[in-house]
Amino acid sequence: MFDAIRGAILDHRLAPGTKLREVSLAELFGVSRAVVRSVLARLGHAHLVELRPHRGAAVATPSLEESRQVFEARRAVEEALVAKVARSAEARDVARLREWVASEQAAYARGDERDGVRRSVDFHRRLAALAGNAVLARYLDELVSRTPLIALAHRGSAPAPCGCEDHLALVDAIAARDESRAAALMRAHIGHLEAALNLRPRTPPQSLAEVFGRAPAGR
Amino acid sequence: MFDAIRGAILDHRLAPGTKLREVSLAELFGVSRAVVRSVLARLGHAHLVELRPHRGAAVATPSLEESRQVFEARRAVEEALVAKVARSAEARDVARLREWVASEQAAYARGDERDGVRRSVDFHRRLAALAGNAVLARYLDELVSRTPLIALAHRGSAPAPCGCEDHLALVDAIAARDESRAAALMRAHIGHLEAALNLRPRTPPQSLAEVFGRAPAGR
DNA sequence: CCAGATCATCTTGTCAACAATGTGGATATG
DNA sequence: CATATCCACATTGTTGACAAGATGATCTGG
Repeated sequence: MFDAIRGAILDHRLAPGTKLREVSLAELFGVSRAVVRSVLARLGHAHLVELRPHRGAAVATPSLEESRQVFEARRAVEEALVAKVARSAEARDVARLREWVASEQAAYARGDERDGVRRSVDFHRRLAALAGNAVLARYLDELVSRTPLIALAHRGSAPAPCGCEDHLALVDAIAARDESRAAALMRAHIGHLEAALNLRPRTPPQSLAEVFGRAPAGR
Repeated sequence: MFDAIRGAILDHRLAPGTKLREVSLAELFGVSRAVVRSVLARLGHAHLVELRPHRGAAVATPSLEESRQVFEARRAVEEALVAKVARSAEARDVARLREWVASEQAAYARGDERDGVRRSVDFHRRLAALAGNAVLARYLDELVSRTPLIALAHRGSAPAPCGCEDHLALVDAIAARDESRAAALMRAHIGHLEAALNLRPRTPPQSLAEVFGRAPAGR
């Protein structure tokens, strides 16, 4: 059930802000409200739903500031992870990573963008797994899980797929055991992701005059 | 109630491995089992208690590998945090940090080690708060919360207080806006913490022969 | 005397009902 | 006519009891 709701949010089948009423979910999944409550608590802790006391649960709508902080956290975590992988990865691991990037490219090449994006995200997870640090890997998992929600809430126009070229370059740096280059590439890659999401304020101090297209004195 | 149990674990009043039975806690705090269950779930997510299905909750006993991963994660997170603080901190913030370190030193000087350790930990939290990234700050909070448990489970001999000199040097680097020096100092500082905990395997493949002081053929 | 299986007991997981709180609409009033 | 208040409804938070699973002792057989 947790995975079902999580998947629905990640696949953009549940829009941000959608209220998640306990009774509806309970009868929908054929379970009691208690377990629904438990699942919602877990989703809340993963920041996929927002829980406000006495006011129910809703699919999270990450603010711009929050989104930027998530990307900044990704930079910190993934730089450390990729550096460690570059330090310790074996040839077989590198080969598997390369295969995976190829499968990404294949997915995009045949036009299956959904599968491509999923594989691109999984690339980051696999990289994290190779680092052999469960703590950082879990943080990364949480952060990448929040990313689709951010994309939906603040995307400009493009669907923003993970650039495969970046991934390929990363694998090359890892294969060359070039720790610092790998970290720099990762930093750049996450910068690309963030830029592709058009994460600038959508007109942040969005004045009312601008919205209604008239001067404040007008009336 | 969450804070009560959390505090008890952090203050070493609840030893690792202690079983936390739901009914006991329920009648102890005068609440229902449902809320106990919710609290335990939260503690489990914070990795302060270990939750095994149908087998109850117990105060977590972090393994050596896990402990090392926590410190590695702290390096990644805190380096990023301190670098950002060095980039953006204002003079007033730096002054307050300096005051805080002074209060640490005062606590140690008057022999109040418990208060000193608490203030030392809080130094890291305050630093995190100054960085202005709620995501990373929360990760840091989780990581430092796990540290006392690690200390209790694997400490060598010393109680391992946070070295105030390290903190002072960090503040100096921040004041000088020297991002890379601050990061390096932080890395070193966490290294000191880890070393002080004597986190090497306590004799990890601890052979039985070693334990009983006789050769395996002996009998 | 020891090993394995059985059963009582305890603990956790789940459920349905009760109480408390927030929400929206209808009503009264300046 | 706009605003503030009150009330009914809906939703969440909490409680107690029931069912499923695990733990440990007892009992039987070798």
